Amino acid sequence: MEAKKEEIRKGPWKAEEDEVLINHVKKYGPRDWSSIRSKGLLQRTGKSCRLRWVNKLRPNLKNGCKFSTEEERVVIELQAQFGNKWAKIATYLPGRTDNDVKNFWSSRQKRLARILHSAAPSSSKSLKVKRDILAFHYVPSVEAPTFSSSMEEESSSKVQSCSSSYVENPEAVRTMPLPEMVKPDLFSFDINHFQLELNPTEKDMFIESQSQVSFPQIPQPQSGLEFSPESQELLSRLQDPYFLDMFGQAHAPELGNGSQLSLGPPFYDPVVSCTSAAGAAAMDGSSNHPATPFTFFDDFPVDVFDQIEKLPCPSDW
DNA sequence: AAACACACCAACCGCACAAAT
DNA sequence: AATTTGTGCGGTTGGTGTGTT
Repeated sequence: MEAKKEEIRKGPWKAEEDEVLINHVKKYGPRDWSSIRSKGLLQRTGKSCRLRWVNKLRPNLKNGCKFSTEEERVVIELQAQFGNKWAKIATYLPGRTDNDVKNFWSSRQKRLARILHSAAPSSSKSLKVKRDILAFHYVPSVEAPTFSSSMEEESSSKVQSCSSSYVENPEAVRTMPLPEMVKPDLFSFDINHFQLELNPTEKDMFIESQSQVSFPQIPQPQSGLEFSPESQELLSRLQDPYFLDMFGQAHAPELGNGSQLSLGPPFYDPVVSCTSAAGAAAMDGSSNHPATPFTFFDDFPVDVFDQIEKLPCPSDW
């Protein structure tokens, strides 16, 4: 038995192995994965065969194709709705696998975490990061939806039924019903709402810069060129007076114990909590954490960070 | 040019669940 | 009813390419 175990092949797949696997599926359909090994066709576990088929060999996969803006939007929306149910989310995105979605989300989370880490008040480069955070604003260079007519239809009828409205009608994605909490209302902001531990000098510099040069403005959204719902939510959070407390121990006596910061709706609302990343995590039983500087950015949409634009350097102010 | 950091992706692992025995 | 087997899912890891310093 030990000897047989050693025969199991792992690692990258060879073209010949793919060919064998494809032939097997042609003959028997995408099932009986274990028989592939038992028949001696491949030295791979059934599990490995299935994974290879599902993630790489299945027809109509969008391999090597970056997530479009619309796809990102759908993932963000559905992750908020379903939590880390990647397989379920993937059914809304023909050509994408659960692994694709998972990887996309993971990369996004890492990026946000890194940005957040850099933004820690104690960081020596915090001024720059603070400015980056403060400076994020709308840039009308949103990637056009890349749904194309050649985008093959998913072979799975399940996917067909669930996703057709998103795939065949990108507008349907754009107009997906949004969570109640998304009430974009912020397209201007006030430095006094950002107490990111700017010292007086930094703050003065900032205020001065605002008066002297045009600080990146957040214009009114134009039709067809809008922040994602998550971005809009973020923007609305930035007007929340409690937002700034995330970044320091600024007082908010009405919150009581400062160690258990609350963000106010929609963050703590038990009903809507399941529509946020934190809520999703709570659904999974992985956490039920209060919002902290290390969780706050979890919900940040991808386009916010993609669209951060640096402020001019102080010498240009 | 080299070193490093980061992003992306493929694949594995462990667990859960359902069907088969 | 208990056990085994097959399948699916989510989390994680390691490799590779690319950008930055």
